[in-house]
Amino acid sequence: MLTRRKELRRRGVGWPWAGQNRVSRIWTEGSSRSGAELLQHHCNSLPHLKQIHALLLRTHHHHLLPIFNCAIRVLFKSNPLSSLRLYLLMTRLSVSPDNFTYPFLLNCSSSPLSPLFVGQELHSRLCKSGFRHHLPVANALIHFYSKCASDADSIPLARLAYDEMPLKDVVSHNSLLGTHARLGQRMHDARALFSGLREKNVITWNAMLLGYANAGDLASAREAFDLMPERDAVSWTVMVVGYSKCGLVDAAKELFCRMPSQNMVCWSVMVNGYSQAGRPEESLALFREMESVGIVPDAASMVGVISAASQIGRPELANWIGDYVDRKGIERNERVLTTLVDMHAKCGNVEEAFSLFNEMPSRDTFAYTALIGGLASNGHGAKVLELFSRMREEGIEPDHVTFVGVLSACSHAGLVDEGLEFWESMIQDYGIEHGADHYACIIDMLGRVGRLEEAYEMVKKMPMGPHAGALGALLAACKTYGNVDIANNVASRLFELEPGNTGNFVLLSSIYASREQWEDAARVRKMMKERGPTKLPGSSWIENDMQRGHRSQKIDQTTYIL
DNA sequence: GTAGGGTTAG
Repeated sequence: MLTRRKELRRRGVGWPWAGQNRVSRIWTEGSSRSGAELLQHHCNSLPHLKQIHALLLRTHHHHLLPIFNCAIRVLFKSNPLSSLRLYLLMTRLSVSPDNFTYPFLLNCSSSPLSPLFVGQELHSRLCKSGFRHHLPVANALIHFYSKCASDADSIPLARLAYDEMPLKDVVSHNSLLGTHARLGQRMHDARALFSGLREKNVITWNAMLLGYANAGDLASAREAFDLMPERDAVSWTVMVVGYSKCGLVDAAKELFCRMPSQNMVCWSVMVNGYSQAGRPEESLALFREMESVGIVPDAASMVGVISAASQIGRPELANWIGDYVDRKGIERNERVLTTLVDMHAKCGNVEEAFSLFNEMPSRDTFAYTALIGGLASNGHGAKVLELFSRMREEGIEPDHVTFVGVLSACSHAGLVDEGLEFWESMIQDYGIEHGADHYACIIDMLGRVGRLEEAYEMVKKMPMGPHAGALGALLAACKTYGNVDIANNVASRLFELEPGNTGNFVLLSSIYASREQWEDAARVRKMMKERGPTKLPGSSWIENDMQRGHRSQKIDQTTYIL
């Protein structure tokens, strides 16, 4: 028995699935349509291309150039290199590219997968072809040099391609400005070009915004943003991201609130921005706002939320967030899992942190460091050392942050010998320089066990100069061990560094008092009162504690659902 | 056919 397809063929229907798919429907409906037109406007995927090719062969419309053009365009979406291979085939078959072929080929050559010389070769061929001054071809050439030349060369080469054009359009201007924008370089030249343009569109303005933002010149970016005649989603996003990257999270928030419609990237930027600025309450408040308008955060925004929760340190909040990630099916990618590990460990739920850590498909430096740091802050010194060995067995390299965790674990657990070994080893075995945080840990460690002289020697050796954290730790140790001499020296440097921190004055004064040096104690208190007007709010321990209490009350209000 | 943005971890 004949299959349906064979039967249709026998009856002369021709294309066996005629009328059943988009391409053949178009073909049968539009009798006047040329094959090239069909390929150009109705072919967007490889199956389409195959169907059309077969149609053209059957109906003897098999001019090769339109088929190649279409194939190069379609294949470009899946793999730019296969488009370039097709170009080689064309040249072998002596089919010359036309003004439709070159823009696509140049686009393929702009891919990072394509070696630079391919585009350069195309450039020389198109110069001989006579299509050099077709606008889309010339514009694509600017784009190619903008993307593919080295950072140092891309602006001059793109500019050369631009200057050689006898006629330019807004796409040409935007392509060149886009080069400045991507690099955030030579914005003076970009501005001169921009000012001279008669034709500008929203993309032209956005290129200026991005260029200024990438150059770190938010004031100029904002000026342009306020001046531009119309803004689209890109304009708002560039500004919100720009402010946030520069740490100006309040300015970012102001624009974010004014955006006509907030996209997920901007939500994510804001949630993460507050978290990174050490303002977890505001990060969580935004998360609540997302929730209340029915937006489920994506993985990137969730990372900000989780990291905010880890700063707050409340176990019930951490558990709620952990459940939320499960309940909403948020992608548990490497970063989400790492941040969850960090959160649970910092909030004291070590079992959960371990269980998530072990659940990870692979554990990198970040994951190990998260768990090590979290365990260290909970005083699990022995577990940290175990974990560090496991990390080395797995061949994962520690970095400077890992060592902050390891040293602080040694400090909290009183593992002085181990701590000093790590201190030496980080330079000798891992080539990691001692940073201010490492010094602070080791000085704290020595101070806690009463090795004040050694700790003081360390302070003097700090290449980055005195550091409030390290000096503060040593001053606290001086109080524990009643060492007035070192306390005197440390405090005088600490007063210079933190003139407004009255806690340091109180500490020194109480050291004198414990040694019954009442006059000195009174002198320090007097000094503190004299400097009173400059003191920062919340600078005593009690005030700090009260502030913390007040803050957590605020959290309770804003995040009571948690 | 050719031009623009993008977030996330320790």
